[in-house]
Amino acid sequence: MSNNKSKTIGDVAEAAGVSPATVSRALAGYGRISKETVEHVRAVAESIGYRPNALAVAMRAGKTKTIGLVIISDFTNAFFDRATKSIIDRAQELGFRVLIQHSDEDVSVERVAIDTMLQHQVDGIILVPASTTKHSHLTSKKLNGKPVVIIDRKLDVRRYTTVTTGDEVAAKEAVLYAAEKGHKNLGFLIAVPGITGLSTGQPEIPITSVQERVDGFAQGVKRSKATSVWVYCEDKEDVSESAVEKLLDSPKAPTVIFTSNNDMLLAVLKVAGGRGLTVGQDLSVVSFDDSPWAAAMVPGITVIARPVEELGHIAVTELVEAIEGNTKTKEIVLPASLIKRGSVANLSKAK
Amino acid sequence: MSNNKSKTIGDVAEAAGVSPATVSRALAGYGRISKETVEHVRAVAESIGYRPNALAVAMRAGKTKTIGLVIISDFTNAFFDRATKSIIDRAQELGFRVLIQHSDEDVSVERVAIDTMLQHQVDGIILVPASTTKHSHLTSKKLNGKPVVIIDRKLDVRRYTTVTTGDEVAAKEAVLYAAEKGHKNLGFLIAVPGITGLSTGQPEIPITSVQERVDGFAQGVKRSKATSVWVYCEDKEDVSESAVEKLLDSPKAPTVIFTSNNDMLLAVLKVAGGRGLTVGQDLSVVSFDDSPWAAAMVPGITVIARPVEELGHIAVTELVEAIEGNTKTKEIVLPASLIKRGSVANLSKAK
DNA sequence: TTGAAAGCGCTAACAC
DNA sequence: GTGTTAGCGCTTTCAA
Repeated sequence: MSNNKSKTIGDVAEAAGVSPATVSRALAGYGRISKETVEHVRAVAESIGYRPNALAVAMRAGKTKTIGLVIISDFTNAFFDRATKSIIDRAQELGFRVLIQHSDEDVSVERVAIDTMLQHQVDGIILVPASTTKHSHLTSKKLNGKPVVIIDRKLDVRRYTTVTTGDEVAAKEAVLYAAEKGHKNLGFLIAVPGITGLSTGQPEIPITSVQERVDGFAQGVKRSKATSVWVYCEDKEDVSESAVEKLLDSPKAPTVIFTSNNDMLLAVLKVAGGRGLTVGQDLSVVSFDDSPWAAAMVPGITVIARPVEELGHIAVTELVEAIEGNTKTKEIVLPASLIKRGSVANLSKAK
Repeated sequence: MSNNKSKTIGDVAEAAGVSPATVSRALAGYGRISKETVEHVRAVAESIGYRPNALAVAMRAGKTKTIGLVIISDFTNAFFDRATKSIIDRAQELGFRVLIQHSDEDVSVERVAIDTMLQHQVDGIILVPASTTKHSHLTSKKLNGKPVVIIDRKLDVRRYTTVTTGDEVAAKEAVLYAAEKGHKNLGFLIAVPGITGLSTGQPEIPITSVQERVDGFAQGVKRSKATSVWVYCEDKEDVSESAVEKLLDSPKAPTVIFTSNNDMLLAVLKVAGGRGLTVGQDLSVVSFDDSPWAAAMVPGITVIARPVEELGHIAVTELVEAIEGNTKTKEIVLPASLIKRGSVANLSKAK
């Protein structure tokens, strides 16, 4: 029972004894209108519980003050949950809402996700692209002229504003750090979106951030003259665990494993634990992306930390500028940094 | 350059040489309309890149196929990220989108969050309420008759459909389990929303789930005849860490610490690590809520796992039923269960 | 200072 | 089988 329908501006007008136009003016506070009318209308609106219909406002205005976020993974991921949060926070500061869709690393899902956002008339889009090369759905025309900001990965064209992190140098630095500590056999566990199972030969890598990590690792290996074992695998619990087994069972078993993300790190931890290997002693590990638990573990996990919050913040700022008419595109690269904790054993004879 | 504006049904009509109504019928596939017309219109729509304006559709229809999710915390939290994900997934299955707002455990923020959702014409709301008692903004009238489903916690009235977990019995079970393993001094670390700093006396607890955990722990203590130390604290890194210090430094230092959530668990891990205490040997720990990292650690953390995905799934299902007219409210309680891993040492003499 | 009316894009009742 | 028209709630000319 009780009043079931939402109040419209017409209801307020009627209750206040004025016209809808006057109500609109009073509430928005523009145009020539007397102080008393404004106060009266506002009081009436308040008392009957009027709430503007955002749909109608947006339709009339032709903009929704909403940005769409198309992200590849869910909040389960230690990187994307922080990114999502920082994007929401910054958007709110600038008066925007955020619509979220997950693409699951699949370009066709990405396509429909973007389509959905556009149907909902978002003013602009922040995208973690599923593919470096497939971006035919990102033309200005297909986007109805709505701006996009690409984050985390680059495309093979320099047409969009892009915010990424410098993973290549950081990956190299991490390898060199381990080499300095006396590690001569290095293992690499790389999660590659889109592949099934695992492989030791390098597969097609559809996204630049992973490619950068691989390149950086490789540079580090080259420079350090260590031997290395590489396993590329699907980001799935059972697959990544057998990938770790493979790494550990290889002829030149690595003393340190570098993982390309937190899921892979978890796999290493689990398998190492299962084999009775103590991290930071029997087996060392370095992972991309920091997280509260990686810091709290004993020993703490040495990680390559990326400035996720800053990345999200900048992405929103740039997008909103573009929404407001700025057409210059930028390529922004934020530095990643090695956080040394206790998960890399010191193997050097030199005490 | 290029075509900047989104196409309307009018554009399609013009290009196809028919009326807007015909286009609408052709696209929606209803009413009397010839096959050729349908095909022709669809082809034209496709070719000019027509995309329906979801705003206009929603306005016309009076419903948005959107549900609002007002959650207290962000995705950083191991419980709420999984809940959010499962809600999004289930909503999608049922043809609904999800709008997310965070209330930060603050009723006044919750109020405006709900207001925003209603302005955006959500069809219903899933709410993790910030307070057990303050729900004057949840009357059917204030909600324009839109249904709500409450999750994770209960209110002090039985007016809404509620989906919670049976934390009390699970908490008790956990304590008894530790007691069986020979623990005689038990520590409890409880995060309480809304308080600042920490206290050893029980403060006002604004939410039922935490109260249930406290009650369950207390019952376990009573039954086991062990001594216990309790610290209630703010959910903040530095505060929770000093809470752990306090626990560890208390006269009857606990051999096991029970934590009310993952943040508290992290604090225990960190402080224990700092003191050189090995979890599962020198110090035992049991926490509420499971997570991938709690499982992967060595030793694995014994946790009270709640069926988060199921909870989210059910919440959406119930809400959608309510949206579709079902007015019966239910109180659903899902069982939580103890997952025994290696973080509780066996202190019994009996080998 | 205020009101009437048009129109944002869409659908559905009603004509033809 | 298809077109005309009205109207969802709002803002904003244009008139008064």
